[in-house]
Amino acid sequence: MPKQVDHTSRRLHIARAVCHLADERGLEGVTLRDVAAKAQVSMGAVQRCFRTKEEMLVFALEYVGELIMERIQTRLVRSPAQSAGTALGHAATEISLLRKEHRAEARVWLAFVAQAVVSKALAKTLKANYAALQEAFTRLISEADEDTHRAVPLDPRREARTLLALADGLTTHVLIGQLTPREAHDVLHTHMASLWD
Amino acid sequence: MPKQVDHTSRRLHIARAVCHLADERGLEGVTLRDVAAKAQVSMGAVQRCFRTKEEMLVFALEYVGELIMERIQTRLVRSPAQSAGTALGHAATEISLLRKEHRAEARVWLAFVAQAVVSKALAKTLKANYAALQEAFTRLISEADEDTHRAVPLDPRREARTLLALADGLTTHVLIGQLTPREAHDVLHTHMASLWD
DNA sequence: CCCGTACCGATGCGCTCGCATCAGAACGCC
DNA sequence: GGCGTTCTGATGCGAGCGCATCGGTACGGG
Repeated sequence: MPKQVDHTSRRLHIARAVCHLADERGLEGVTLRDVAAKAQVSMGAVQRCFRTKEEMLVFALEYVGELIMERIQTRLVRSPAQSAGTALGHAATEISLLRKEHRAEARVWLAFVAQAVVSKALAKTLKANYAALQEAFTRLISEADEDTHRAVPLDPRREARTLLALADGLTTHVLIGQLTPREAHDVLHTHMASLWD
Repeated sequence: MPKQVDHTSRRLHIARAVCHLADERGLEGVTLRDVAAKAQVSMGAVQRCFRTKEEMLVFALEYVGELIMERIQTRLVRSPAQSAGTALGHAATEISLLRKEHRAEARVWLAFVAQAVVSKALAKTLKANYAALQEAFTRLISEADEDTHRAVPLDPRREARTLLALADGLTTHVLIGQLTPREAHDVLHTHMASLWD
């Protein structure tokens, strides 16, 4: 066996470069040459890792998706000390990106969402991520609602959809500068409070 | 004076072609040549109407923005027979595009939103539209809340932000197929009900 | 009637894109 | 240590892009 290269780590390395570029100039501004330059590898290396540009983009989307999902799932793990509702609030807040160090990921995410509308390959990955997120939210809301004994219980699925859509919409509005992160947080907090407090 | 041409109507005609293409293939797939072909005019005509491609895109965004805003504003006009809350519900539903004949506009809108994150010219127009919408929502919510005498009145601005973000998020989720229009409507209806019914 | 001006459509230019190609370097195995 | 396989980076290619240009055309005023 001759020279061997760790393709997996290189693909990740390139995916990160893709995200940096997508953040700076949008998805349209991502070219193979620029990706190679940003990742400090030759164009040939990029081409060997991904047969086509779209394959590269899909991989990058999956990468960013995993990053974000992981971050949210961390918040969703209900620590003994906190209620399910609190965990949900944290998770939703995480989505609405109060922290600016995660703003870049969200910009990339938004770019991919827009692209997914016209690209089947991207749409598939995107939907899978959203479905998983909705599932997790549904479970936690159901859990939180059992703690609260109320006359008419919530419909967990519907509330999960609401929360997810709201968080997503807030994210978008923060990204384009229509809302400040603080305002988004305020909206989210009030919404959560209307459910349980 | 020699031959004269109605530039305004031609610009609108071209803007419609831009929207059709953006709907079909995304914003990236919009080229001057294709726009000219779709609009059934020569490339030269397009170039005379718009000095650069970006100028054309900005104009198209404004056009689509006006279309959508007009449609929503129509719903927001409170007819004597209906409560302010009902009007709001209709308007929000309109945003969440139950009707598939307006799906195309929303796709174009989403494409522009994603692009606006990296383009200042687009962002300016976009924010102006959102601000106007939020203003209208705020006013109507305030109105609706005065009708309902409750102990703790709502914060109209915050509720407007909530409603707008929720409607926007739902729109996105419908567009990528994560939700059906029916589910989106259900979510929106329940949210409105939690405010006033 | 005809001249000047504003429109028209076609073509060309320079550039960048994604992708293919290829000679040479690097490395594990016999 | 030679060999074969795998990796490497540079270069080429055809296509498509935005934009500039230009001769021809149609039309209104003098």
